[in-house]
Amino acid sequence: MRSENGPGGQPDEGTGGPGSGKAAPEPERSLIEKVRRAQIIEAAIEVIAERGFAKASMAQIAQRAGVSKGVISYHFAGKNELIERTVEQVYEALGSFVQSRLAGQTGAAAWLRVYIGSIAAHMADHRSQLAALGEIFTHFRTDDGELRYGIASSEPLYAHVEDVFRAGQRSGELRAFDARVMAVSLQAAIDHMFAYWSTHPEHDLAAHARELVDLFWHATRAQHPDDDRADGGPDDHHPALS
Amino acid sequence: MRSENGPGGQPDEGTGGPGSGKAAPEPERSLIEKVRRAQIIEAAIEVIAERGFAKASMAQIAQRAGVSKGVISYHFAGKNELIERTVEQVYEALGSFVQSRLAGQTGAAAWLRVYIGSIAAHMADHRSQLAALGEIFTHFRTDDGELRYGIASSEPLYAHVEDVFRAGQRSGELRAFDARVMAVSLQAAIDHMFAYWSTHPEHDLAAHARELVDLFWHATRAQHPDDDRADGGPDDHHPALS
DNA sequence: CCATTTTCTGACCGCATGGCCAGAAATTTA
DNA sequence: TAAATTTCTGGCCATGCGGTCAGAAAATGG
Repeated sequence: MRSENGPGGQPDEGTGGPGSGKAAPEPERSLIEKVRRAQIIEAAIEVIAERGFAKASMAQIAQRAGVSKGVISYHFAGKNELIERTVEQVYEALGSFVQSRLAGQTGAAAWLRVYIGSIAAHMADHRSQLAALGEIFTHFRTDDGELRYGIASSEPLYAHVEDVFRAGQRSGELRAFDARVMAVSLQAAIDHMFAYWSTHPEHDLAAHARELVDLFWHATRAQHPDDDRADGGPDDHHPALS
Repeated sequence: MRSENGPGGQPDEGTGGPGSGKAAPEPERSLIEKVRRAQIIEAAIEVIAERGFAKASMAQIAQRAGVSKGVISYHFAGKNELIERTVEQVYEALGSFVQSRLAGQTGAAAWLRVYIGSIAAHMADHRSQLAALGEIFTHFRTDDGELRYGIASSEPLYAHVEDVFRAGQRSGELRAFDARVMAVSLQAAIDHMFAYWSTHPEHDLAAHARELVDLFWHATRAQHPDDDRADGGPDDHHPALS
């Protein structure tokens, strides 16, 4: 089934989530190969972000990249591989950034503040990547019709956030609540923060992120009737947005 | 530009949100007309929910409805009108249900409980409608490429929820926070509750909804250090989900 | 400098889409 | 019943899609 000429990609990469494979064999690539792949992925991000997934055809992406359509087929096994490599690249960049910011932080309060803040900070500098990711997650489907990156592929993320909440509950820092629902709702609030920002570019993303920290801190912290400002609450102001 | 035979619809309906038009002139329709339109809309909901917006072609919808493709073109001005009528129908059913449940409720605590609970209850009984709405909101675009029902069309909803929060703040029932961010986050949490439920059908939707009430009650209520269980908090249990 | 390999082009293929329409069928009206 | 109108069918069209291909162009290397 593979193209007979051209390097293509590794077509059968499996079913894991976006960053699921550190087991990628990474075949050697010539210089041109690496440059072209990066160039095409960048073009794909721009076109998807600007025109939406459905309108982001191979022809559009090729035109944006300044090459002919066949080049994409030459350097990638097909559109599916192009999209998957694009997701991997964006997702890994975000993940490693957040992880580096999170390193060394202890306690649920600090974790909340740094987690939300660093995601917002990184995405504020990568708007196209953000928009493209959103389009891909909601539109890209496998051959059998299921969303390629659906809720199911967020499972590792949910599980991790859930663990953080559970640890906070065990330590007494957080109240009793359903950690899975809280994790899903936190991701939801972050997602929609970006969606709202995308259509209201003048909206203050950093301030929104701080409000979100505040929201989830109030929602999760254990009750300390008196010292509600002495227990390391992550934030302390309520600026009026917009 | 209009079809020369057949009733079609009213093509130039404007740009308002889903339920924006109570000014719909509702032209007289024959019995067959009404039956066919309902039948086709129902088929559209099923196909979109099951196969996704992109795969929901006129041919697919016609086949599901048990009629030939041309019938849709005869009764609707085009695919766009079919989708818009579908959204209106689903959205208005939900809206009137929630509004009836909300009537007579006073206080932010009761409002939160009834608002979240009634949306969840109604949607639990209309899974296909819910899935179809989600697909349409994220995929359906106007001719110029913009999402037909984007964040912008949720503005009236956001504004209303915002008002409820502001009233609660003025009455002293709720703490100081950014009402817009809270409104966006509440809608986000509700949206994702359904998304999560869609891919985890065994998930307990009602319990999730109760957790959400709890979450936003803790996030928004004013601090009453001692009587945090005596001030009419909407919910009082933390069942472990899943 | 020429042979070999890598890279690229632009035309082409089969397919699915939304919309269109001539005419058939069914229903209503006179 | 006969004419008029409404409703329906199924095939057709132009368009755009992802993917393929023969051969041109460029890079490589002996």
